[in-house]
Amino acid sequence: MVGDLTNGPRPGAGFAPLSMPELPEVETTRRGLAPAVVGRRIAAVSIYDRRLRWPVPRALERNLAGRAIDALDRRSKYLLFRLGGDTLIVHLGMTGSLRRYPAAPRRSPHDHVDVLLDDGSTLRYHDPRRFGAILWVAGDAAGHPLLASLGPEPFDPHFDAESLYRETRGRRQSIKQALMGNHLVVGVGNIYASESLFRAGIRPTRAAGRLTRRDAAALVDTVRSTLADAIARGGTTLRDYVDSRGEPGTFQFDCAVYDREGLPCPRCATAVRAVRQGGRSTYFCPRCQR
DNA sequence: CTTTGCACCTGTTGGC
DNA sequence: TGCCAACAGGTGCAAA
Repeated sequence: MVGDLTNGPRPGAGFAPLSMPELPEVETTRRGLAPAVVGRRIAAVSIYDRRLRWPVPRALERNLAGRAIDALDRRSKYLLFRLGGDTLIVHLGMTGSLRRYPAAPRRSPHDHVDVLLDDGSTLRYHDPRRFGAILWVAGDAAGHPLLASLGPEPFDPHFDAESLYRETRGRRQSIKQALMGNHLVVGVGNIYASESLFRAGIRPTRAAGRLTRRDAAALVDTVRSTLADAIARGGTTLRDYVDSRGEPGTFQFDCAVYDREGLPCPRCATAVRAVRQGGRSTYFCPRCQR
């Protein structure tokens, strides 16, 4: 906070829109954008920086100009803009944001792409770490390599206790890493993996194959309830996440264990512990989670 | 096949 | 105050 007065970004520019999205943040962005963009036509595209996980396609402007946006869908953490039968895929990576402005705002560092719509509004893609992606797919993107091998959506009936139990048999990988693998279920990133496992009373380090049927059933429920609660709160803002209007989420205030090492478990008051799994921080209550 | 670790990047933070 | 290592919400990919 104090730092804002000394080395904060240019005064007046205020907040630099960064974001690090798990599914709730992507869904919040989708819900914020959809009413304003669906039915609109793309008037122009400006590309300022093609460097993302993969280079922004050279043909993007030619592909998009004049096209109408028929729908804005989400698959896992990918946003899917439907244009006729074709698809624009947008992934926000760790620090990407997609914001809508009524009129084109001033450029700032790390702005990559502007999409000008026929009502004069601008969609701006901004991504400092450049882990995100913007891809063009001729046709429905369901068969695209990035989407083809994804597991079920968390709210899809196909994600259920029986299949989770079956899919984890024989797996030695920790349940936390398995949950984040986008194969058992999609959209559960580092924050919500810890939170879902806390709610289910399962220790993150337990081998996935050691889940009982009861555990699997509990985990399906808590993955859903955790994600639903986070969506209802507009996502989690730990540092900089903002939605399509620049508003932060508030789920961080509901986190039971994430980023709370040493603080009391909200259920039993035992100190929350932190460990590292696959290079990522994991948080859990050593008493409530076995 | 499963699992692990690295790689891609910039920006912020905390410890010395 | 300054410097530097560690870390940050994702995930594709090579290698074991």
